[in-house]
Amino acid sequence: MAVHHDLRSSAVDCADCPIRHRAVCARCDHDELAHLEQIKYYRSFQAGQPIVWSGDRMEFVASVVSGIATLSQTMEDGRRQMVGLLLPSDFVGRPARDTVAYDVTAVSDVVMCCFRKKPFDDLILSTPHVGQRLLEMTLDELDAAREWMLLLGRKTAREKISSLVAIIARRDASLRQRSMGGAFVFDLPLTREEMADYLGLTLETVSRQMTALRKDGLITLEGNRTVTIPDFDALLEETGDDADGGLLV
Amino acid sequence: MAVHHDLRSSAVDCADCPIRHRAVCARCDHDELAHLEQIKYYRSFQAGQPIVWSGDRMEFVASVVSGIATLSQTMEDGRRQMVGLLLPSDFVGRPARDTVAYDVTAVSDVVMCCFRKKPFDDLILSTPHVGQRLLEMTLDELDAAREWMLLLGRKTAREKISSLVAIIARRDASLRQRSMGGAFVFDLPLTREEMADYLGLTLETVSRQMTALRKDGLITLEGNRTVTIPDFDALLEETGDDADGGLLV
DNA sequence: GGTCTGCCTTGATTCAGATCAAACAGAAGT
DNA sequence: ACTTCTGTTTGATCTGAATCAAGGCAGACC
Repeated sequence: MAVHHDLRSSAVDCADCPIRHRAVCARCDHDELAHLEQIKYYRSFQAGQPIVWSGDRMEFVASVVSGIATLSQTMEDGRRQMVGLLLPSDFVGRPARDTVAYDVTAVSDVVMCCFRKKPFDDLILSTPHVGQRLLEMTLDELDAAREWMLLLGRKTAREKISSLVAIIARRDASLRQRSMGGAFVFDLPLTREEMADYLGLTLETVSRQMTALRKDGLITLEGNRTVTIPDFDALLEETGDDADGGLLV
Repeated sequence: MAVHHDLRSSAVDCADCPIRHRAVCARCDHDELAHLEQIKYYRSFQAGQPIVWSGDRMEFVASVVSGIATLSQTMEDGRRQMVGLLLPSDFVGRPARDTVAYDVTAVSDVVMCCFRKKPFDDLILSTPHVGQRLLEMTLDELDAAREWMLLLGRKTAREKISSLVAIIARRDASLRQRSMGGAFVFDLPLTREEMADYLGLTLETVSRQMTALRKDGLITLEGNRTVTIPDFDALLEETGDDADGGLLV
């Protein structure tokens, strides 16, 4: 449908890269970066396209440069659970393993900065900074996954929805570096069904709870995607988290 | 109650350590091991004792040498979710962060091999093998956490219980290096309540589903803890996982 | 204009698992 | 033997979210 813009050739200088300071390369010094620059290449995926399927051989590892992708698992009978949301700077793939355990899907148009498996594995062994940063990022993801386990195992539908909206709002604010003061306005990057897959609910329940939050004045909706949060603390009250509520993602 | 046996002094030579080949030190060469040996110390905890509380400052990182511990999160109103089970060779703590995000509790008597924070952080930076092994272990834990997210979000009570029993059976068999052929006999390390906390269920539901599996001939119970699985494949059918079902933990 | 098509909302009903409530079993203590 | 305690089973009932079933709405396409 849209123009099939091929970014494979549009090389970007790492120094100008929007995720330079957050991605797996964040700690690299000049020489290491030069090495990465040699082996990197870009790929783009259109919204809705699969990036890899669970069980597939994945010949590269990659960082998300722009756009949003999901990690999900599907049972034989079709039940699906999202197990991660990949945002710009997040990393996909595992050193020293060549198959993927999850379906990776582009939710919006996505650009990835890829490294072929073998050179990247060598890099991990030869230069410490990439491995150290990757460890740090993996530990953060593990914390986020465990926070999500609490949500999936113990929270009510209303708490789940409130938590998700709060997390997306918070992240959106941090990406746009705005001060956390007044009303938050942002777009949900996910459909109701994708939200349901993330939260372990059905899309009907998601819809009902969104309506309930709206009726209770905790959020305002313009269209289906645009959300306003008039009072962030009031929303946080609904998440079931204790005051500080250190959700990461 | 029991003898308060203090293991702090009972130094063990790393070469004789039961977790030498699986723990964070698995890849260390002779010199690195000698360094670790200098800074390590043992601590033991009695069954039921807290090891650290969420939010506490943790002045050490550690490997589980023997026994079983749990990681769990608790909401203000008391709802609890286990987010991890720590077995011998598993690692607790995060380099470069001095508070813990979870409650860590000894389920059985536990012996841990501890390293003070600061020296360990230095070690990560100076010797690559520890960091590399830790990355590998953390990626495995992340996979396990995501597998658990599918269980928590989408599986039925019966599937949850079957999955847990199968995982414990499998792990028990692998620790004892027995061939996976005939009937499995093993002890559950967890109470019904702990199982419930792990599975996102109530203890009543756990009890009912255990009874149901017993009545259906999928397991046999002797006392509350000892389980026999006459037909492992039949049990796997109940987990909802596809044939290969690569659960880790 | 009309009609798909994809996404979302809303209503009616059902059901799996939670909750409330007893009773039971084994181990430890007296 | 008897109490106490902790962990477990079992039963009765309730309820939150799933399921089943229409409709609604906005953009794309004819």
